[in-house]
Amino acid sequence: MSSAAQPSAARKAFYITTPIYYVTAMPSIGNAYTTVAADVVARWHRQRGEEVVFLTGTDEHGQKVLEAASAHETSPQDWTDRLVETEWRPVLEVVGASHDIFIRTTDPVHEQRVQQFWQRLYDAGDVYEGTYEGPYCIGCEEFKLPGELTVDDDGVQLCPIHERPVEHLSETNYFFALSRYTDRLLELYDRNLMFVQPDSARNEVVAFVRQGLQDLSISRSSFDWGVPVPWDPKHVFYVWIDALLNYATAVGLGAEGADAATFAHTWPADVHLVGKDILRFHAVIWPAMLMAAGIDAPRQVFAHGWLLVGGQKMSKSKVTAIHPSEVVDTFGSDAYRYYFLKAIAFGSDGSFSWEHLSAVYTAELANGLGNLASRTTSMVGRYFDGMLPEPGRPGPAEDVLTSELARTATVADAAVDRLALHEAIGSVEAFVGKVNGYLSEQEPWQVAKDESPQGRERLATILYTAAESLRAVAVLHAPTMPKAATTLWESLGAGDRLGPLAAQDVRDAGRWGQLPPGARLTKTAPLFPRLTDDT
RNA sequence: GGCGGGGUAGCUCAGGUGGUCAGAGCACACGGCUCAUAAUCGUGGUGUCGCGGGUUCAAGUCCCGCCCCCGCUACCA
Repeated sequence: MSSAAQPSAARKAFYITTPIYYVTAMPSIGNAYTTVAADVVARWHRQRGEEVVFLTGTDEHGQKVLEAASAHETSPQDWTDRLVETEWRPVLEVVGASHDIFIRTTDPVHEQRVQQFWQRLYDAGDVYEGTYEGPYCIGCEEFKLPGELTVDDDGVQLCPIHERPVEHLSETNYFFALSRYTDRLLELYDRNLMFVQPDSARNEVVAFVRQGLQDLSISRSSFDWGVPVPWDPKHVFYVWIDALLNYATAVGLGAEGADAATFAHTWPADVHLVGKDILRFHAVIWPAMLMAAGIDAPRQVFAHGWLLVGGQKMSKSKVTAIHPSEVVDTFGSDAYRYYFLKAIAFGSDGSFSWEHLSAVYTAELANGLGNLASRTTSMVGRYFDGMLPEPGRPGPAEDVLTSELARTATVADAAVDRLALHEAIGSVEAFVGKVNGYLSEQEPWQVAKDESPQGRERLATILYTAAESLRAVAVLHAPTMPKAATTLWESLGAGDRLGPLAAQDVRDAGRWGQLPPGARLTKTAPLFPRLTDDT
């Protein structure tokens, strides 16, 4: 996707990220949900003429990846290479992501910059050697989390897998002095109320930090699949400590020359979109790391909800995991994007079901937008040979629609700033409904029977109004449904007259009268074909 | 256990500071229309607002108690 306007060199780019996805398994609709949300926001900002940097990628280190590779009798590098190339990159295409950067944490540049970053904190005294103590299962050969242990009748703590008592072991590790940043983090949350959003997420984070922070163990020596600790190569960095840095290393943190300028132009990130399960890493540990290094914190960490299937959180380990292709193969990538972002309040958990998806698709896309485009282009074709007529003087019904459009565009743009994507998309959908209602009330097919000049002018006005409304809908829906919006744009003849859809300013979309009379409208195949009975 | 969120029409959910707040969308029913993807438009909701008390002239909306669901309560990512 090209950006609409030349960015000014002085203005910082709008920088948005998805989490980098952990490559233990295949992508699910949950991962792609985050990706798609970030993509819509990125496209929206591009259509404001802003320079945008949209990052996604994969997180490839750590014990779980090592285990997954071992389970498939291969090396972790081979495992991640294969999964990234066959699954994680392709799924971006599947859902239509327009990312600018795809980072892999096994990228040598990233690894080198991670080492440099931590060496700096080590030299500055924010990292020290200490011992990590915790319950350890001999059978698993790993430390367990206190919360995952089970307790037998005698009160003895057991490994949930081996059902045998755990031992308390200690391991020499390097620690990040996270506790030093407790107060500064609280100040950050206090100073920037929007740093963690939505409020429910913010409250959790603040409550967590208020109880005081412990230092964080940042290295592991029991396995070697990770970034080596530069001052002690027997250790590798704890995977999160390496992974979080991707957001900065990918845009030039620690670089010299041109890349350093890129960093200055891009950082801080405007928003990190995350699932709420990884909120703490992003809202606590990550800003603390940056504080230690004297780097600005990101501007916002936004936690969206989980997709629930049958009332349960969708899980990779359960059968509830659904691959994005399963949805896209039937409904298409545009419908995928529209459904998840319109039908679920962004920030809340959302229930996914095939029935709901199908209902939304049929009602809002096929019967709503698709049919509106169909009836409009059809009538322009039938009554004006496909040439958009010059409208006459607008009447009350047209005035209502005109102001409704202006309001819709304003509301949508403001909603995107709040990441209320469901509101933004919903407002456009509501406008589509108004236009359908307008056509039904104005009955152009009746007006067409009046062949007097007044009748023809009235008919021209009605159909112009519908087409011009669709022009705006195409612009406002372009970030959400780039393919369908482009098809619509071209079928309105707008491309010839107004230029590429991606270059249309969303903030100007509500201004009436942009589609010029004389534009050639063509009726195309249904934007959203009616589904046959399967699914 | 503590903290936070939630339990509202068949389904998914809105309902700051108490008084058209008993709603929206979907689904369903009936009617209109026929330009359109058998699409569209209009009309229709008698729901113990989780349960039990209380405050008030008035409570999904405040207070007390209880039941149920979910999240967080630190180093799997």
